[in-house]
Amino acid sequence: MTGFSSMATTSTAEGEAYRFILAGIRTARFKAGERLIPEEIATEIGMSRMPVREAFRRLATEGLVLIRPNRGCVVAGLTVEEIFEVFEMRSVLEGLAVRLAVPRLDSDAFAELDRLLDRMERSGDGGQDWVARHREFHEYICSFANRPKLLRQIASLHVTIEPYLRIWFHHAAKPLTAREEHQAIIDSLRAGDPAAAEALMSEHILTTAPTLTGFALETRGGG
Amino acid sequence: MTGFSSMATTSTAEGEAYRFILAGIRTARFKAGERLIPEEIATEIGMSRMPVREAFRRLATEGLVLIRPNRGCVVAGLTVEEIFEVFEMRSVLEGLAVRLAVPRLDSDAFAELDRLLDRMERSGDGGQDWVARHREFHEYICSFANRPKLLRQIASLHVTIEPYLRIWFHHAAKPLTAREEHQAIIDSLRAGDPAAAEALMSEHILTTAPTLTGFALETRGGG
DNA sequence: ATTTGGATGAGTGTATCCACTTATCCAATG
DNA sequence: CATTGGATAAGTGGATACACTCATCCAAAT
Repeated sequence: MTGFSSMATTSTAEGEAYRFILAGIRTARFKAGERLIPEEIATEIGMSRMPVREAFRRLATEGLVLIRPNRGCVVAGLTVEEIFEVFEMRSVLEGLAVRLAVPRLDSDAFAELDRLLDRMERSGDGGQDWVARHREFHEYICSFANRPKLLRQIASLHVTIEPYLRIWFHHAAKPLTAREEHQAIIDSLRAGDPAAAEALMSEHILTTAPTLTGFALETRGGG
Repeated sequence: MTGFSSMATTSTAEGEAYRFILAGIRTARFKAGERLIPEEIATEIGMSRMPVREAFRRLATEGLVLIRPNRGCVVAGLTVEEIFEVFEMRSVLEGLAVRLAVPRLDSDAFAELDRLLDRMERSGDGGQDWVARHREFHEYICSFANRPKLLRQIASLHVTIEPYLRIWFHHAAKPLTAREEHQAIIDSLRAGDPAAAEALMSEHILTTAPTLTGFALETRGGG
């Protein structure tokens, strides 16, 4: 069963399990508070419990699931306070990333940013992947900071709140101020002042938080 | 071997392995680039290699070790750029923590801070645990921010650079400007201006970075 | 002497097995 | 009828077993 050298699967079963569960959490197939049973997941993706368990550990370290000894693994729901906390952390980390990115942005980058902004806006009308586009937009900017650990941390924080963004976006309307806020960020990047761009990005993220947490409060999204 | 209900050991073997390896990395018993062999560690702390492997996963997620498929687990040495990056991240995250902490600090807290500063200074003369004291000082301040995820992230970053701080402190002299910088931070906290305290802490951490990375460059500490 | 190819052994990844813990449910009891 | 206690099932943590990969080393060939 294990010896198919021709298989082009991912290098390890653990990695496969990790990505599978991660995707499930991000798309809210696995909802906050839901218990993840190793055996079920293992059989679904055709492996034993062990690599799944190891994937759990990775997810737990990233704060995406909670493992209590002898009580299994549950998807980590965030309280309203925790959602806010994640936004605070993103606020300073993405602020830092933007500050570092500013001197490295070239005209190609700005062209791509305009494109991403458009795509985000268009997806908002028809498709439901505004969240993914929005994420792309932020990540593209941050990628210019050229700081791998910083990027990974930002991405990890984003995954954490992505399910809540999706719920929000699904129930409420698309954030109408988003377009202009993001345009303002692009303008600020073009202006080339790192401190100003950092401040603007920080503020942008922080001001998004109350809207989302307020909505989460209404719909009892917290854990 | 497993059924001793009276044993007050840590709840899981994985947790025990994790703490064991973590301590080893922090104290540089396990040095950067060194390969960690599950079987060896497992027998040393009296368990099988599986919980050790799981501990590896956790450490890898935190960036403390590197796991390459079929090539084992090595302690993650940081390049000079990466050390700098970690300081940058600490700079903004601890800045945030301080900003949030300021309104929550009371006179008891300041008394404790004075004590911690003294202890840090005293340990600098005789013992070699200035690094641990320094860490306590920073963590105590940050703890008042009341942000669990933020604290964990800061702690995780600190562990990453702790071995380098130890090498630095061992080879070079104790940072002489440290005392006054930390006193300035305490003063700033007493003044009660969150923004000012944030800026000062940010700057304190950022200015420490070049000293350490410069030293690391000399002694070829990078991986 | 240097290079190459294969044997050998160490180490890794996963599956399976076992002991133990926790949860569930039902019956007996107050 | 509510409560409690125990049987039973479900699930978790850890150990072991096994197949495979990678590194090392030595011998043969150039």
